[in-house]
Amino acid sequence: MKTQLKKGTLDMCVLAVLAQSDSYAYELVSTLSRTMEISEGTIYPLMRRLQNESWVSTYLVESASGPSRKYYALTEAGKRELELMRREWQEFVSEVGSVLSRLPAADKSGEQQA
Amino acid sequence: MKTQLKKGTLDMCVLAVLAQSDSYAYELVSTLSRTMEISEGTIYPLMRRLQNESWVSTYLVESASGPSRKYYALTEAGKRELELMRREWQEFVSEVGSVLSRLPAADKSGEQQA
DNA sequence: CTAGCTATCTTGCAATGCAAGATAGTTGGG
DNA sequence: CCCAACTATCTTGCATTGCAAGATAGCTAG
Repeated sequence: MKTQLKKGTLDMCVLAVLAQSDSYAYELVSTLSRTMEISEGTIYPLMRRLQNESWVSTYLVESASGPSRKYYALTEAGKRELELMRREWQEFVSEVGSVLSRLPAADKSGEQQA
Repeated sequence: MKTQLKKGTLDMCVLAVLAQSDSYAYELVSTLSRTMEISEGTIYPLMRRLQNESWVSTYLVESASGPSRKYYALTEAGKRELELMRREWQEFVSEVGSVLSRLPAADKSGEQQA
């Protein structure tokens, strides 16, 4: 349903989680799932993109409970990008909010502006 | 740049503008352009979608300064949808905010999880 | 008649989220 | 031993949507 809303924000969300601590794709999904919906089919292509942009680096860690985990770590460029995305996101939310705020529509008697 | 962020919000923005007063596509673009970026290639397919969903109805009005304008008016279903979208948007913004807010990375002392 | 503004619409492309499924290692039950 | 279930990776193909570019058309001014 809200699929479209997520477009462009998931990168930022993943970077934000990685800003706290390194993680691997499978764990990222379960971490983010505590707050928002995200599925595995989404995360792997996404992580590849982040890596292509050099916003994350990777290293393998063996696991005793399954296959090796590919950990992702935020790079310096990734930190800068995260801050940029945050700014853009807040700006965008504010823009949308300002469009929405003109919808009170409750009462048009005292309206100003076109 | 922020193209992806707009996905799914433009419908809502258009409905919000129409909640104030009827308008036509060309005018909607210029109205919304005061606040956010949107282009004509976006608006026409979008308006068709809104119409297919029966969230707007249309009527033609001749213009002395060019071709006839196709005005769009919010339907009752459209008003309900707008409120729904608003709720979902606010919920989503809050979710993203809560993921972002954990990025201070300040302190991991109280962490649990595997 | 050409240029430019209003106004409509279409085509084709890029980006991205996701369902579905393939592949593997590990563990526990029958 | 074998099978199910959980961890963990990744790929394929599809749907949605925003946008650049361009086509069409009415009107006005030079």
